[in-house]
Amino acid sequence: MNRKTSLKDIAEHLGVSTALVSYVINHKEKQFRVGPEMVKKIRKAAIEMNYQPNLVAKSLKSGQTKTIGLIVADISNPFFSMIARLIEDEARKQGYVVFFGSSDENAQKSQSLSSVFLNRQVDGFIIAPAEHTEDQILALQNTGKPVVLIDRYFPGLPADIVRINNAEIAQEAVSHLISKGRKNIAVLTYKTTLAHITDRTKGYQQALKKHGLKANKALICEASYQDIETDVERQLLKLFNGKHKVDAIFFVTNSLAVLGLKIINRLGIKVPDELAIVSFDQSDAFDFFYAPLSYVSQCLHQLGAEAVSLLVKKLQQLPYERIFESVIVEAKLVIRDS
Amino acid sequence: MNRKTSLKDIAEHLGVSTALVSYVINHKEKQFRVGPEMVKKIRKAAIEMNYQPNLVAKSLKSGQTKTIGLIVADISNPFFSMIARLIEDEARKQGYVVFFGSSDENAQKSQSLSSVFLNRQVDGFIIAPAEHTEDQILALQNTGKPVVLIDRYFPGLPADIVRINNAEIAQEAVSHLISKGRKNIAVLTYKTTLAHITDRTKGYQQALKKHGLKANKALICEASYQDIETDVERQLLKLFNGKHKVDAIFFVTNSLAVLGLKIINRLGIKVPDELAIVSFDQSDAFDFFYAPLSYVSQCLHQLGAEAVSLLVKKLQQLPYERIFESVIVEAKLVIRDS
DNA sequence: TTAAAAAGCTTAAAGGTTTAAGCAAATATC
DNA sequence: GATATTTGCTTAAACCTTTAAGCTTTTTAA
Repeated sequence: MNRKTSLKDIAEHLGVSTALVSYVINHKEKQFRVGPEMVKKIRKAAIEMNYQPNLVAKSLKSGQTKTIGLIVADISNPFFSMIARLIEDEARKQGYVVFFGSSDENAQKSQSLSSVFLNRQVDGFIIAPAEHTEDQILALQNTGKPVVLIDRYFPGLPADIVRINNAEIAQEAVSHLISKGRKNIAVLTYKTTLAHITDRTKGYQQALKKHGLKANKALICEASYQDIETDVERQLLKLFNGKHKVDAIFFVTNSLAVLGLKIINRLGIKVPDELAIVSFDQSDAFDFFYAPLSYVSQCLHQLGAEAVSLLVKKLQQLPYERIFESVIVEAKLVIRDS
Repeated sequence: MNRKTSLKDIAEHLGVSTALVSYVINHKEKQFRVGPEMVKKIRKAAIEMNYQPNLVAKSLKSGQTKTIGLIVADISNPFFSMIARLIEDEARKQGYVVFFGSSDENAQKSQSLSSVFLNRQVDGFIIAPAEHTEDQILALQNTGKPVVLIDRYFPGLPADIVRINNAEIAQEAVSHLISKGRKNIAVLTYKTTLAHITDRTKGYQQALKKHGLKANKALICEASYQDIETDVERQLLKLFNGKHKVDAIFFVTNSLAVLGLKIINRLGIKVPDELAIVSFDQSDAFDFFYAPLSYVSQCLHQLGAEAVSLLVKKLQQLPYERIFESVIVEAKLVIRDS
């Protein structure tokens, strides 16, 4: 109920200076030559008075808040909530605490989150950036605070990046479908300029090319983030009613696959007989789909841990010198029935 | 790259006192009689020098961090990540920012999170408490910081609580199964003392009693949080190999239902013909289960928003007087094929 | 014309912490 | 026994804000 006890309270209680108490609390009694019985007295009082350091004051003094700002598209999306969890754990191991924010794929919200976190003096950022936020990232970098991009990135923007090998694994996934004899392979992707997605689409195209298949524009289906549900439905209906008989689909994300499979289920299309499917990531949902789907497995654990490690490394190297690193985590193709 | 500009920088740049700058920045020029042309000068300089307030310093001075500590069992669990998202949004609307932490149903981790958040001077807490953390909650309350329990609660502990009507809705759910002619209804629940769960189990028992069915201990299956996967499997196998032919199961949570359904699928048990099922909450996964399941629908949006509202209300009423409120959000039973 | 009021600004302390610098007393050195 | 060193502590400033109190100068009121 009463005010928390401060260093000053302990100092007054013992009739000593706050400096002395601070030295002891921070285990610097050796360095600053505090007498052994004084150390004991202060330790005892600190425990008796239940002293807890005020990290806000500490932060103000040190200029370090031991805080990381994490911005993702949507924390309620399982992909990001899992990443968030792993980042939380890893960050706490390193003595950091995390502020979360969801940008909803919206550059303005993203900007607002950046400002809030900046004003709150976070030490660094981990960001899965939304579309058209290159300048925000650049502005953050220019504050001198380390920024690590996770999952997503901008090809033209030098930055610290932790991501998977999108194009390569997409190509591998589609090549798998081709090797199973599929000829009319569609891709369901986002209408976006974000490189992690366009790379996957490119991987799809490269696979077709490599195996001498013609890339048919009609087989590239794009859904916008905003109207994702209606878009996925419309695109798939168009696909199945088109003249080319589609015999495989590559979903570039988990969310697209879940939505897509619902439609496919409704239409009564048989998987994998009539339609082979490869998706990204695991989902509880896929376990109940009647056929075990093949999927691209990203090691989220590694992504999260690497992001924190890289950020902490940069924090320790401050002030920072515009030397950026990319960590590419290898994704794997898990082949099942489709 | 350079240090952020402070009030002092602006003051020195204009040759005025920091007080004056502070007044203008905080729109208190009327109250403190700052001359109109001075206001303009300061505004201009603030923009030119890109002044951003240091919220850490502000917090130290005001004793308020405009920060909420959220502790849940696991932020990667869709139930909690959805709640987290809603709390994030609502909190930001009210000018607060959220620290997240996952307790993993572990009292010690929960304690550690509380301390960290306390030291970081959060203004208040929203907690879905783990088992055996009554004393932690009490200790937090005794710091004078408002604590709102969400989803979970302790019957003997006076507290601010936002939760659903667990017992009633569970009773309704099981009554539904009975009304469909089911006689041997099992419940899959957690081995826990947490009231939100035991209430659901009690609701199950009350429903049986109300309709004159005998409560059979063998039909109450408990899984521990730690070994949840193996426990669910073992319990269900025991259930289906028992002498009583089970014709319905009530899953008290989403996670239990997902795990349970996998087993049921594997065993080839027909739902709803051989086995009727009612679960808690929606899940993408359920959409791919061949039969549309009936479920208890909690309005997470309301839970999250009410929790933040209640907390903010308490924050505005500080210092606080040990008058606690319970907000009971009505859950609904959504009846589908099972 | 003088006193009172208002306007426009500054000073300084406070919030809790860290830490360089300084000072006095005790101990070591020869 | 005088000097140098070590020991053990204090002082005070700094981090960035906010804000009560105070001080001039100008304006108003009589």
